[in-house]
Amino acid sequence: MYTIGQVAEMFGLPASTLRYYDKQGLFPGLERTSGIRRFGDTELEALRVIECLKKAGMEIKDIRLFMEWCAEGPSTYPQRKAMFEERKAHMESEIESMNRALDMLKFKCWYYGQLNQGNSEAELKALIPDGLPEGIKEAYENAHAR
Amino acid sequence: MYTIGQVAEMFGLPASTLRYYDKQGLFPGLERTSGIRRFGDTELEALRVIECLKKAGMEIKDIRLFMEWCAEGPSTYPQRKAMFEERKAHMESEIESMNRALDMLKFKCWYYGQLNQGNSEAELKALIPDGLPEGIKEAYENAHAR
DNA sequence: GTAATACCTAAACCTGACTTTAGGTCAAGG
DNA sequence: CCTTGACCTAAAGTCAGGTTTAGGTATTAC
Repeated sequence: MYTIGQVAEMFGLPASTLRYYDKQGLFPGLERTSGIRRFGDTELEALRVIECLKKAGMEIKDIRLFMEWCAEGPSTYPQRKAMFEERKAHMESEIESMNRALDMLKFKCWYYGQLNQGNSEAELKALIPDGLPEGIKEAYENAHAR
Repeated sequence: MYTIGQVAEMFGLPASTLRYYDKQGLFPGLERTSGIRRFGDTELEALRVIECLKKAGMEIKDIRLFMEWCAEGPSTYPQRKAMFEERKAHMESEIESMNRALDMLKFKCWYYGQLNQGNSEAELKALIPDGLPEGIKEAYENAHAR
C-alpha cells in the first residue's frame, strides 16, 4: 500500500492530479485510513490503464465509466472488451494519420535542408514529384494523399 | 482566390476557425478586397502545414512563429528547418509511445476476449508472461516495458 | 512542545483552442 | 424596396483537464 506522494513519485505525476482523478471517480474502490488515501495494486494497475486510455484519446468521463465497469465485476466483461476494441480501432487510425503528418515533416526537413545548401525554391519545385530522391518521394506522396 | 466559405468547405472546417486562425496571425500575408478575406495558394498550403503541425502537437503561437518566418523570406530557412526537425523528433517519439499504448490495448482486447469465452481471471493470470500466445506475448511485454 | 512534513478539502483559477453572440455591411434576386 | 445570404468585428462564453490557493489535520523529528 502506498500514499499519494509515493504514487505521484512512481508515476511522475503531481499529487494534485491523482486527487483530481480520484475526485473524477477513476479509483472507485480506493481505500482510506483516517482520511488518507491508500493506493494498492488495483489502483496502480488502474493508473497504468488510465495513462494508456488517455494516450488513446479517451476523455476522463469515459475512463470513469470503464473503472465503474471494473468495479461491477464479471458481468461487464463484454462492455469492457467492446470499449477496448473501439479504442484500438480509433488509435490505429490516429497513428496512421500521424504517420501521414510525419511524412509531411520528413519532406519539409529534406526541403529546407536543400534550401540551406543553396538550392533555390524554383529548382526544388521542378523536382516535384518525379525528380525527388528515394524515400523523400514516398514521404511527399504519402503526405499529399487524400 | 477563394472566399472564407469556400476554404471552410474544402478543408471541412467552420469559417469561425479560419477567422480565428487569421486573428492568431497564421496567415501573415492574407489579402482582402473591401474587407473580405481572399485565400490564395499560399494560404491553402499554409493551412495544410497548419493541420500537419497541429497533429504534431504544436501550439498556435508556435505555428504563428513559423508563418512569420515564412513571410520574412529565405534568411529564416535555418530556423524553419530546425523547427521541422524538432517536431519530427517529437512526433517520432510520440508515435512510439502511442504504439506502446496500442500494445496494451491489444493485450486487453485479447484478455477480455478470453474472459468472454469463459476463462477465469486466475487461469489467465497464470499464463503471464510465458504462457501467452504468439503476438499477445510481444504486445504484453511491449506494453509493460519501461 | 513546537516546528516541519505530508496529508486533507472545497473552491477558485488557468490555458488552449475554439465557438457563439450581437450587431453591422454589402450585393443579388424577386 | 426589401429580404436573404455571405461576409465582417469585438467580446463573451465554453470545455477539458488540470493547478493553485486557503485553510485545516496528523504524524514525526528535535
